[in-house]
Amino acid sequence: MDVKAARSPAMTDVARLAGVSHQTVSRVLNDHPNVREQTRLRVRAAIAELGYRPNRAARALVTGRSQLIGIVAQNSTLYGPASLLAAFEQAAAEAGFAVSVGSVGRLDRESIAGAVERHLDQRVAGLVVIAPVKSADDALEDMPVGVPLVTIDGDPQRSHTLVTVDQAAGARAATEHLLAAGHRTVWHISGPVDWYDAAWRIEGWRGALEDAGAEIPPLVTADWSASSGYDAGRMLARMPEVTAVFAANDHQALGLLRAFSEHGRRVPQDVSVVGFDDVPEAAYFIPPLTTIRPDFDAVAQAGLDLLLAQLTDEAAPPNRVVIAPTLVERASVAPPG
Amino acid sequence: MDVKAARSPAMTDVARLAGVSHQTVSRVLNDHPNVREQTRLRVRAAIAELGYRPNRAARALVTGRSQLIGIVAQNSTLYGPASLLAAFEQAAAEAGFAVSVGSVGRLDRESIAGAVERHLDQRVAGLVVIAPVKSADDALEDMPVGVPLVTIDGDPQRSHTLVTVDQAAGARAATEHLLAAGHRTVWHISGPVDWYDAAWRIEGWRGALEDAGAEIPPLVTADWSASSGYDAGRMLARMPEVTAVFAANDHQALGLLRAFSEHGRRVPQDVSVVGFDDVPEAAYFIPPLTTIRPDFDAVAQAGLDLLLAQLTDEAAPPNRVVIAPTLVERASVAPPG
DNA sequence: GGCAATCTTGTTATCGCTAACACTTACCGT
DNA sequence: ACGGTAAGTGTTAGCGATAACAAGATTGCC
Repeated sequence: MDVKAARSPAMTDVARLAGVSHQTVSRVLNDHPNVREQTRLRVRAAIAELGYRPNRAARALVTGRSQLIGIVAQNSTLYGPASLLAAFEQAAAEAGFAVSVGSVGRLDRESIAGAVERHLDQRVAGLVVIAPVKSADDALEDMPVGVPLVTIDGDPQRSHTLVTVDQAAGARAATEHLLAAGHRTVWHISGPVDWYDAAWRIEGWRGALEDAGAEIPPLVTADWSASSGYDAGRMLARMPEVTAVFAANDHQALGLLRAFSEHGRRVPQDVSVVGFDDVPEAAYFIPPLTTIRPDFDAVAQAGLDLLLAQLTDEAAPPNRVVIAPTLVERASVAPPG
Repeated sequence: MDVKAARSPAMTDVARLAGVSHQTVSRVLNDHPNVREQTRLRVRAAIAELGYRPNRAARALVTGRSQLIGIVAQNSTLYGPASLLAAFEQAAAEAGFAVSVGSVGRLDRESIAGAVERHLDQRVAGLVVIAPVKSADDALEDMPVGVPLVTIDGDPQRSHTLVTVDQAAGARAATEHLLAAGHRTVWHISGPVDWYDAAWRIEGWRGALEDAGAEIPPLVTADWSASSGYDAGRMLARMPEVTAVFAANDHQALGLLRAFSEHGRRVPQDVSVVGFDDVPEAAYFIPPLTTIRPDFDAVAQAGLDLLLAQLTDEAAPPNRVVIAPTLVERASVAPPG
């Protein structure tokens, strides 16, 4: 109907309609205290009537800051990282922030640096980096970011604000659960050791074994995939002394179950398995998988809160939050033999 | 070192250093033809020396357009949607676009409309909506978007530019594969019927059955989860006449396998199963799952290309691209009996 | 060699908003 | 009644880029 719907209304249009200056409109928009209630209502009405929406670019230009949060993450369909990303988007959206995602193919220095710079280009208000390997942390270390930064699953040694899942505690819980079922020791299939996640899970596993005075079997390293879990499983399946295995994630555990099944080793009668992540499918593995569930939503929320705190209060100190995972018992663990 | 690293350099700073006007700098940045080579080099050098990076907000303000592409998708850890999203981010980043993700909790009209509006607020240059249900399409239909729009897995009846996986062809391939193995008919566990994906897979399945003159068993509907696949499986497992099942996705198929396993029905000896999606774990199910693989990267690339075409050429006609999936044979299909 | 056409560059206005300041009115205490 | 403070509003000046136009430099052609 409107012939000249060409340009969307600007603040001055609202101002004219409401009979005030554009600055007053701006004040209403930004909830400034010193506006008479009546004026406020008039402006609000005009905004509604015109369907006015502030131009973020203009605001960003003048304030030098946007309502955009950048996330840097590895481009991956692995459940853990993908969930984290989804949870973060959700949390940020609820807080009224738009989210710009920069996925990187690899987590090396240049990729991370590039993704961060692309975000900086866009004048993001803050940055979340899922940085589970050293190279990612390194890239951030000597980079003048200039905006609030939160890393997820990074290295606690670093200076930046950080949220992590307590990987070691989760691994410890998994290991102790297997020990408590009566197993003499627990084997571990780890993730790539340059991942902090993997390193801490190893540490937790080893710590639990040491505390229990159990023998520490050689570490079996793999990547995070089902395929690598399967390969590891084929080896383990041939060793009768292996009665309990803690896999660094559920994908691996799936591969493991398949390998055991092929070799006629029954889970949990012959060998017990615990995973990590609690993928939605874990309850439908054969058998249902006992696993460790990190609370990705909590991680994301904590990360966002920390970021927002830095946004509001420049002087907010670097901070860290550790989220404890929980053990989910299903049917893949039983006493040995 | 730099005491006043406070403000990042602007175009005028570059201009001053290069001894030209800021407009010339702008021309260099935008690859305008009429700039002397020597000047161009001088400006480039100044840019490099200062580490200058253009302010996107300022550009967006004056041009009314950003280098930002918005994606609207359901917040989900399901493999299909998540892969699509990841693939799209990847493709867009490679094309030099930033990606703003607006995940929505549900795919109803308001959620979609809200997410679209939030993106519009930010002056995205274009919009990609993963709109696999009618309500999503509806929301877009009567919404003056005003920017190029591409829908993924939407309804071909609609007027907007569209990229889809050829769900029906995939379903047909799955069904025919089972028929070719000698099964008299094929049962189907579908996704929620309000999803186009689900509807077309049903159509493909039914079409293949009709063409083969096979009896059409009642449709078993489920959601996309392993859990619902398991529930459906428990029912099917009790029916000896069921020898072949096509599940609408691999998650369901996993639940199905578990149910069959519990009831002592061996796959593939007693019953054959085909899934859809080819999740990375499918090869490690028990048994390895024969499934249909949609090429998510191709979908994302096509979507982006279509969007870019609209961006460059206002008059580009609405277009559609259909990506054909392929059958991946593994070990979950065998002749009956 | 002279004039038009073209290339190269600079000047000015403008996008839509917020910050800073100025101004008016109302209310306070003495 | 009067200066002083605070509340409410308007005016002006940018933020950092592009667009439109203007103007000087160079080229081409007869």
